[in-house]
Amino acid sequence: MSPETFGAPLSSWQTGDVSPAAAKSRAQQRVAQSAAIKEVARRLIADKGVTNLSLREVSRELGMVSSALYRYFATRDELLTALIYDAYNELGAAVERAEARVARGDTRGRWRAACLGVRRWARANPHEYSLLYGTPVPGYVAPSVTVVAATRVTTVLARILSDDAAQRRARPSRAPTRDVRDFLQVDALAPTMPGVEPAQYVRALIAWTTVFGAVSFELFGHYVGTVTNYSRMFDAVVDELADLVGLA
Amino acid sequence: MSPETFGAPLSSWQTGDVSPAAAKSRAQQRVAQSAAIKEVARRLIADKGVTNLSLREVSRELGMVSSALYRYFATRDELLTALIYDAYNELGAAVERAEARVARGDTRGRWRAACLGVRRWARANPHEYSLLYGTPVPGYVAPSVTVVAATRVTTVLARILSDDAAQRRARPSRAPTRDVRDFLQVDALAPTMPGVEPAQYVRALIAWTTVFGAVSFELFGHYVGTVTNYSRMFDAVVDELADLVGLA
DNA sequence: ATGATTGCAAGAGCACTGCTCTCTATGAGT
DNA sequence: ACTCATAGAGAGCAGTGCTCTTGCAATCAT
Repeated sequence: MSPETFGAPLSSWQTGDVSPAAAKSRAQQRVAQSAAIKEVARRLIADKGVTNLSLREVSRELGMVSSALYRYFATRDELLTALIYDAYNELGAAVERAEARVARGDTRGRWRAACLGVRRWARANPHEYSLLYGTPVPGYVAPSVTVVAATRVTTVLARILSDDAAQRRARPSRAPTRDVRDFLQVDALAPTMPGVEPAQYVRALIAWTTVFGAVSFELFGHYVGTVTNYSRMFDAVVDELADLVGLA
Repeated sequence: MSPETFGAPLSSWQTGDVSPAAAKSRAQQRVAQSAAIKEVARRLIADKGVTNLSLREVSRELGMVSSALYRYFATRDELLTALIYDAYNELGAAVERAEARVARGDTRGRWRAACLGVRRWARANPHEYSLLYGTPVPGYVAPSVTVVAATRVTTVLARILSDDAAQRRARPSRAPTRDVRDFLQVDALAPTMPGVEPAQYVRALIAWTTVFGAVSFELFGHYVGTVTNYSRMFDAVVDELADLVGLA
């Protein structure tokens, strides 16, 4: 029961209340309740990890009974999918913001900022990062909607490479030893980084993979005994990767 | 009940039986039962993933009651830890075997074989790979015993770099721009790859990270829409990494 | 050989989970 | 004002990890 039960009811503009008890249209209530559920679930995941997320606990915190939750999310996986979608967008937004702060001409600085943005977000939200880049939930096939949300980070990285290529017109690239068309979706990749030669795609792929690989290794404890200062180590890796892809 | 219940009992050397029903000492029975439990658990994980592993199902398959299982593994996590330990050793052994098949002088071939060994094992045992390199179970701190098992693969990779460095005595390495002593456990690393200059460690780290990063990305679905032929892509990546670390 | 001790498994039970079903108020649309 | 869809309540099912007690059987010491 909310406090409004006693005395004169307050309307939402007075209380700043966003709870579904405030007067709202049915549709508004529904999205508000959905958001409240996701918010609580998010916090619980942040606290105790995905595997320990229980719908019953979420419902308890919201003061409702567990069965009522199924009006909003048909299954636990559906709730998780919604959270994954949100998390991808949050990570993407964080990286975009970090990268946007650097002068356009400084492609290496932008690369550094974007990579650091990934790591920063991951360290701030380790369990949500795991949700995205850890073991996928069994039987889970990413709905296409989450797939496009997932591309926000790679889009940023691709644009940096593209801008860098545009800056210095003639790139003295090594001769391609393999035709990447044999194993990469060149038609899909090319539009995202115009100006970058397909011969460079493998290195770009390595850079992308290494950024997330390093963050995962750090978070999942695989660097224990090897690395003493993760921040400096990551900086060094990111710089070396910038060299690899040939950033200015 | 095993077949030996009827007719003349056969001893284990005749049947090749490893079931605890065969006549054995108490200690032998215990390890046999432990092994049986792990074997069933392994199969169930391979089938349905870690999160769907249930101790009760394991006990059911073994024809015993669930509480009996706790004589062997005090908790679910303890069973998982045992499985993780075994998996690390299996992966390590597989990589060692693959790498050993290549002539010692062919360091690039050995590198390729080792990396392919990782990917091959991961694809053959995706759920166990996830157990090792996916999201760690929450609250799980790797017991030191699993840590050393985990180093088997990196030991192989380090030795390849070391042997390569020994072959061509004077390496024309670029000047180190950073002192890796600031962020790497150089004292622990150096003995594992004698002859390799610390300035090369960052690249070695990238190579190691990328190999597992690429395998994880492939298995966890992050390359969907980007890569069309995973085997060829992995080959290209491995080759590029060999270039990066300067293999012959 | 006999008696004490120890180890293994069974069974019942607790607190929890995801999820389904039926039922009842209450708000929305006619 | 009367329908009617909807959000939530409540009970319940099948499953989970784990604990505790009880009985039996193999081992050990005498």
